[in-house]
Amino acid sequence: MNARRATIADVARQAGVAASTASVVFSGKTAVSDATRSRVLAAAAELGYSGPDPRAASLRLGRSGVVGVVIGDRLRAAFRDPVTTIMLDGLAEGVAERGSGLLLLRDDESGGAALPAAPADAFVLIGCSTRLRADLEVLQRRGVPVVVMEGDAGEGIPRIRLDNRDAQAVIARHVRELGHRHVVVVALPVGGGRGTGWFDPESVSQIAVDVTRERLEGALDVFQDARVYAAGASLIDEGYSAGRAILTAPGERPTAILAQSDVLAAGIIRAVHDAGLRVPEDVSVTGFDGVSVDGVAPLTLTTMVQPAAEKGRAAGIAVSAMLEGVVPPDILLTSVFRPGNTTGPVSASVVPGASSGP
Amino acid sequence: MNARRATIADVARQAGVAASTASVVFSGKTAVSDATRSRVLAAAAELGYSGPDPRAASLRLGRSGVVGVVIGDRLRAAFRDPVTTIMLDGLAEGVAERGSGLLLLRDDESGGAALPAAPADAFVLIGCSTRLRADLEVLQRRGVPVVVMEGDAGEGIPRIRLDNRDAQAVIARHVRELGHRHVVVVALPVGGGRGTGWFDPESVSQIAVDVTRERLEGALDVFQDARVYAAGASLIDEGYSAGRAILTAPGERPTAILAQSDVLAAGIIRAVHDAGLRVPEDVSVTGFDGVSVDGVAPLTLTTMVQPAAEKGRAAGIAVSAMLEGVVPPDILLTSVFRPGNTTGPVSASVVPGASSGP
DNA sequence: TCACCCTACCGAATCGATTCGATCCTTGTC
DNA sequence: GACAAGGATCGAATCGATTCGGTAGGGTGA
Repeated sequence: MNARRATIADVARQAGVAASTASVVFSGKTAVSDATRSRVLAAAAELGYSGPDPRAASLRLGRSGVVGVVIGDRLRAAFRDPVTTIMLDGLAEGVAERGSGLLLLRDDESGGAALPAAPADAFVLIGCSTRLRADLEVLQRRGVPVVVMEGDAGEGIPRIRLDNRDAQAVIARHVRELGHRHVVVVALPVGGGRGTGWFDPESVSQIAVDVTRERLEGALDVFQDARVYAAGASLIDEGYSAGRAILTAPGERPTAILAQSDVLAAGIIRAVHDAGLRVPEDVSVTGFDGVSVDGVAPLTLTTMVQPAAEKGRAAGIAVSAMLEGVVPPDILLTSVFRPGNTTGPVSASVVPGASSGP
Repeated sequence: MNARRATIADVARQAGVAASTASVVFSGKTAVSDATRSRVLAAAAELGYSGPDPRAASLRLGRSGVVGVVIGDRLRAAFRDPVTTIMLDGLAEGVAERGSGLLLLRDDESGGAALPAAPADAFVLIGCSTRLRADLEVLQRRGVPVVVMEGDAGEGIPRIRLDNRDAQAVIARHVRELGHRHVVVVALPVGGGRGTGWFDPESVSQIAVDVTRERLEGALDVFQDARVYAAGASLIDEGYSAGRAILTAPGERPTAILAQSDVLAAGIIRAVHDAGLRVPEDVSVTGFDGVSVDGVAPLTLTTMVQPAAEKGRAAGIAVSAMLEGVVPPDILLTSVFRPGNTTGPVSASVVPGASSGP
């Protein structure tokens, strides 16, 4: 319709005042006489002007009211992951206090907008891939607040963390107390180009993905000789294939499988059932996260409940604080053990050396 | 550290070139000699300059590479709703082609950033509350592309819609063919200040929430005398309370309950079980959406599968088109019937007049 | 009546980058 | 050797709003 949007200068001209005066009418930063105010508003209405252009305002003000959230490789995967969505939910709540919106960004090589090119006042990273490091340095030099959840982004970047190692050790001890000795850990992706499959526990310290490494360490603290199988992603299907691979592997069948996420556990349980075995009588299964996953019912998963929403909220509050110039401390959140009925005592019928397959 | 971020002017000065030349080095819009390029890049490195400020660039260019997504009252609820997350997922994919990010905005009274103040090039609305209308008018005047999913935002705003009415009629007919005559519809929120509870089917046409109204119309097309119970939200717990209320209500117990979402259906099924009844022998239950919900297994919900991801992708493509100046047509997506085992023929044992409750 | 103060408003500078027409210099050709 | 062509670089204007120092004018108190 209009060739050009009306600007505040147009409004000011129409109202017969200076642009600065018109600006003040909208921002309310200074007193304006009622007469002038109504004249400006009338002019604005007439020209179809409706508040300042956010782009221009953000250039001048130096802030845009946007907090960037960097999510793993693909948003797809993140949205599918219940823990992430709950966390996002908390984060939205945390930043909402400042009236900020959330800008979803993906951390992929393929040149999706690079971090420093995103019009955000602050960033929250979920995990922290190494290819972000360069961008982070830039942001830090610019003085842009950044906090990282579940990852180490380097010196000076506040972290929101979970007691992954301790929590995994808690649930492992629960399993140990039930008498289990032969356990397999199904780990989240280990990164570093290593794909799906059996993983050498000796290499644990080389895992770059903090969550995976820490939980694995916790499990190994309790079961030094546990075997480890790395999944390709936190998906039910990945848990299912891991479960099949574990149950059909030669050698002694484990009496318990510790999954690093509830979603993986759900897949594993299905694999156990498909192999003609029972949970928990033949195989005990534990999860991690404490989210509801389809495919577990009517069983209740024995798991560690992590405060996902709390985590998001904490991150939101942390960036808010940083925007106010306050340096927030690192935050460590703790998980709570939730007993279910997917774990039970070792059955007497388990004969060492027996192997079961389809 | 630095009191002030380096600007392109600083870099240009350091390199001994004009700002315009330095700009071109970064944007690559014009040819630059290798010597100059490397001089500029060296200067940039030295000063810690890392690409143009997105805010300034977006002012000058008139676009920010951001698409705003307006989600219902609370992000919380939206994230919990699997349909929304899947849709968001598709939307992310749709806009990613342009390299745009997604800015999550909430549509709440409480003065979270108003739409026109958000630095986005285009907007996707999910549903369309009446209080958005004013903002929309502003955006349209500004020539900002807007598309709406599942809602009517007025003249000239492309819509991405679902065949809600037909789809609900399809599943209702399925139930009818199984012999059911006494059915209750559990509806999504009806809005307009009317809360949870029995809803007068006469008032259907007054329901402002399109999804709710259309699906309800579809059900009433088949079951003219169905009773309607409005839920407070698409949550398992809401479905559960609705189920309890329905089963304990005086009068004839329904032989089938048609829920307007899978999540509600899951809650209803639990309520049926808790009342000591069986699904589908005593009560048939249907859903809508075709997403996986916890608490249904080992049953498989009879439902209509809607192409949620497709819906999001279509919206993304539509805004992209509008940004290119093309006016996209309205898009109508269709749902597919998926039979499960939560519906079955009316049991002979159901005696008219019998009521069951705890 | 005069000095003073406060309110309301104005002008100009600024935020940082981009773009386009103009200029300068190099190279090629006759 | 002179002129044309073309590539590289520069200057200045522009995007739209905000802010701050300054000023005019009206009101108050002595």
